[in-house]
Amino acid sequence: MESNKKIPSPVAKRLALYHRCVETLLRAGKEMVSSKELGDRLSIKSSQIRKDLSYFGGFGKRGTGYNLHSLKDALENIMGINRTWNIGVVGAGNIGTALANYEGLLKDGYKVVALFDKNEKKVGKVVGTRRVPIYHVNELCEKIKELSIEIGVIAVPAEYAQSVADKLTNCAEIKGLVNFAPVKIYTHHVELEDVDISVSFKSLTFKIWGGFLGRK
Amino acid sequence: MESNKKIPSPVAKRLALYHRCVETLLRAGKEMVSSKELGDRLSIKSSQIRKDLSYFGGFGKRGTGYNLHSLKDALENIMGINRTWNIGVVGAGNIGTALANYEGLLKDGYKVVALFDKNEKKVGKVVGTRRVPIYHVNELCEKIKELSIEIGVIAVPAEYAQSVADKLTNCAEIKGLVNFAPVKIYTHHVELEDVDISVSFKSLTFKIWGGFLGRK
DNA sequence: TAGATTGTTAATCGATTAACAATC
DNA sequence: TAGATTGTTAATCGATTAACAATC
Repeated sequence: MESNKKIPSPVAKRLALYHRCVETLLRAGKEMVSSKELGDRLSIKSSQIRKDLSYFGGFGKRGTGYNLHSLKDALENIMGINRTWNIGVVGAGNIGTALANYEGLLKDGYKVVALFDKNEKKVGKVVGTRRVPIYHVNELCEKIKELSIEIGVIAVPAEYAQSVADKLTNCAEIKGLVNFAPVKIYTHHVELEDVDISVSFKSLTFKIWGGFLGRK
Repeated sequence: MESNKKIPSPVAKRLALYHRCVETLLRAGKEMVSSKELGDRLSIKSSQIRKDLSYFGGFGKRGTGYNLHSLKDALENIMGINRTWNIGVVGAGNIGTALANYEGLLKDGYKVVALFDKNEKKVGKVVGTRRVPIYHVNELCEKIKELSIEIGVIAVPAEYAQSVADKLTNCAEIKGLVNFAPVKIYTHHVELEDVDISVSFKSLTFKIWGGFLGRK
């Protein structure tokens, strides 16, 4: 256990991958896993997995590997997914409504409990089979408090994204933001994660294209 | 110009950020930009920007900076967005239909021209204002050829994602995949980019949570 | 015990940053 | 010319990997 050391930033994303793989192995009825097997499945070196886990404690047993149940628990404690997080999504467009319906998030305890929009025609409606209500952005802080929302999602066009971020971080309960708008967001006192779909497509065509005409 | 050197992998994503910022500055009526200003806007060191660009050529002018028009052109050549890419999305669920409607992609030349699904009730319908048709997955390779699709998107549940990836890469025209399913995908001969929404949420709560109960 | 696999140290690798000569 | 800013080299920083003693 070397939990006094600084944790490299790529570790956070890898922990989520480990957790997902552990769940798959548990569902397959397995009891134990070695860093070697986990690594083979995820195309990650076994020494990297052992090092990543060692930042948070010694979860394994020499000679036999990691118990899947206790590893799952440990990872959930580390990432804060041993609980429910209530989410408010600003922007009831394509992406916002897709998130409200998305099973993948709910399964991990991320629960979209409200959408917000400035379009009066959308306000008052509900979205999807989970019937998530759409509120007016004017009610943002009020509803965030009422519904115990701690995570805000920005799903509005780029030009409104920064002002939505400012409004969200103004509500005392908000602890983090996930930004889907294709623009750089500045925040204070609040964690931020970007999901940049168009950047992913551009990265892909960069790799396909070979970097430059005339290069390989 | 040091285009014979290996390009660090984080460069691809940063180029997309530079491009976006250059477009914003052009829209604001500017003519030139320095690496310093670009860096300040994106929270990236100016020396990093100069180094990133230098892999592909000398686009700047000492003393004055970079001409926005020619920098934009250069970046579009590098990333292959000086053209249209036709996209086929497998999975006409929440995420698939959101992508078919997403303006942000179309604006950069990524055009969703077909959705594919195995659900007979969805096949034959069209989606959104752009009226993107839904075809049966049985017709995958046929339509990919017919519609000049070069990029496949995986927007199906995790358990089907690998088999969809295999089917897509079996079609000769496919050059790259974007995977939205929360699972690791294995490919041959084809570029792959993951957009992992639930991993982003877990990274966020990891940061909020502080890494571990009892840690800070 | 013998075999397997962890946790951790030290070595390596790769990416970022600072510094500065070149030059507009 | 003097001032500004590039392109590039060399130094630094941080993350990954190999190696191995500890131990189940």
